[in-house]
Amino acid sequence: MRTAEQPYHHGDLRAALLDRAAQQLRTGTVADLSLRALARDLGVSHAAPNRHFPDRQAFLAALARAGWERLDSALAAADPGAGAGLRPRLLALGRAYVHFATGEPALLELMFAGKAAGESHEGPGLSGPDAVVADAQARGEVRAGDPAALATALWAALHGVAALSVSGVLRGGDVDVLLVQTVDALLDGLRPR
Amino acid sequence: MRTAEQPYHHGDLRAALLDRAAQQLRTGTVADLSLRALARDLGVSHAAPNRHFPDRQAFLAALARAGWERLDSALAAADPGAGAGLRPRLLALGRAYVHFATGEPALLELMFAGKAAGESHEGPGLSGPDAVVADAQARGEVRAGDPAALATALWAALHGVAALSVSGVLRGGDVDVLLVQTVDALLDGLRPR
DNA sequence: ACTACATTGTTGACGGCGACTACATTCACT
DNA sequence: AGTGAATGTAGTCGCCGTCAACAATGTAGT
Repeated sequence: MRTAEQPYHHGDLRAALLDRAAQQLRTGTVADLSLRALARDLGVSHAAPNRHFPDRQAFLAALARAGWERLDSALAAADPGAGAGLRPRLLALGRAYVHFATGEPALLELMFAGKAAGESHEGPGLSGPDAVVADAQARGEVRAGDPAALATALWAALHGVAALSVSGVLRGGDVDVLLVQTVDALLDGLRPR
Repeated sequence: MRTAEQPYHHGDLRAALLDRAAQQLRTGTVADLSLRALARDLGVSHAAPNRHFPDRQAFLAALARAGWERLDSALAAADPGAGAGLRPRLLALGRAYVHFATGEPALLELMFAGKAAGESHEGPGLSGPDAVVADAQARGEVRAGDPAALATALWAALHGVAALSVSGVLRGGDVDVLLVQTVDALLDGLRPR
C-alpha cells in the first residue's frame, strides 16, 4: 500500500538504478549486482527495472556507458593541455586514469568487458590520445609516426598500469611509482641512449 | 539408476569440471558459467561439484589458478631466451601473451579479477619479466635501473595490449601491429632521438 | 575376509534470481 | 474529459547456488 511519501511513480528510476549500481560496484563485483535488490533498495517492485532496461545485459551496458562518460569527464578535467609539456601531461592523465580505476575497479572491469559492453567506445578523453600525440609531435616532443598508432600504444600501456593496479597481481609497490616508471620508459625508451 | 557405462564414482570430477569450464569460457563469460550445467554435462548430480569445491567462488579461484599455470607454460614455451636479443624476445613473449588472451578472453578476465582471484600471482612466465630485463641489462640492451621496476612497466604495457585487444574498445586495427608499436615505443621511446 | 572410515556420489528442499505476463496508476497531450 | 503512453504492481515460472541427509564405493588396517 502506498503511503504519502512513496508515490506510485518513482520519477527517475532509470537514473537512480544506475547511480545505486555504480555505488555498489565500489565495494562489490558485477556478479553481486542484483536488479531485484536495487529495486528493493529504491522502494519499487521487482519488475519495475524492466520498464527501463529490457534485461540485465542492457542494464549493464548502460552502466558501462555511464562509466565511460565519467572517465571522459575525469580525464578532460585532469588534462593540463599541450602547453604543460608531454611528460607532465601524460602523468596527469595517467594519474586521473589510475585514480578512476582504483576508485571504481568493478566498473572499469565492466567497461572493458567485451560482451557486456557490446559496442565499442573510442577510449578515454575529450581530447583523445591521438590529439595528445599530435600536439606533442607539433611541439617536437614526439618523433614522427602515425599519431593514432602511437596513441594506441600509449593508451595500452596506461591501461595496463591501471588494470594491473586493480587486479591484485602486482607484488606490493606503489602504483604511482609504476605509472612514472612506465611513462618514462615510453618517453625515453629502455635502450641505453 | 546407474548403467554400466556410468559408474557411481566419476573418477576425476574435479579436473573434468575445470576442463569443461575452461572450454566454455572460450565462447561464453564467467557469468554464463553454471556449476549445475557443468554437472549435467558430465553426467553427475547437481550437488556433486560441492564435494570438490566448497562454493562457486572457490571453483572460480581454482579455474583462475589453472589459467595462470597455462599462461606460464605458454610463455615458457614461447621464450627464445636472452640469446635472441631483447626485441625479438619481447615480441615472442608478447605474441604468446596476446595469443593466450585472444584465445581465452573470459579466462584472462577471471585471472585478473581481484575479487575472484583472491590471492595474488607473481605474473607470467617461468623466466619472469625481471629476468628478461636483468638479462638484457647484462647484454647492454637495457639501460641501468631496477630490473623489477622496469620489468613491471614492461609487463603493464604488454598486458595493456592484451587487455585492449580482447575488450573490443580498440577501433579496428591489427593487434600484432599494436604489439610491435608498443614494444618499439618501449625500447626506443617516443621522444625524438 | 572383514570392518571402519573417508571420499565422493545422490536426492530433495529452500530461497534468491531474472524474465515474463496481466493488470493498475499516473502523466502528457489533444 | 478522454486517450494513449509511460511506468508502476502482483504473480508465476524455471534456473541457480547452497545446504542437509542419505548412499555407494574405495582405502587402510586388522
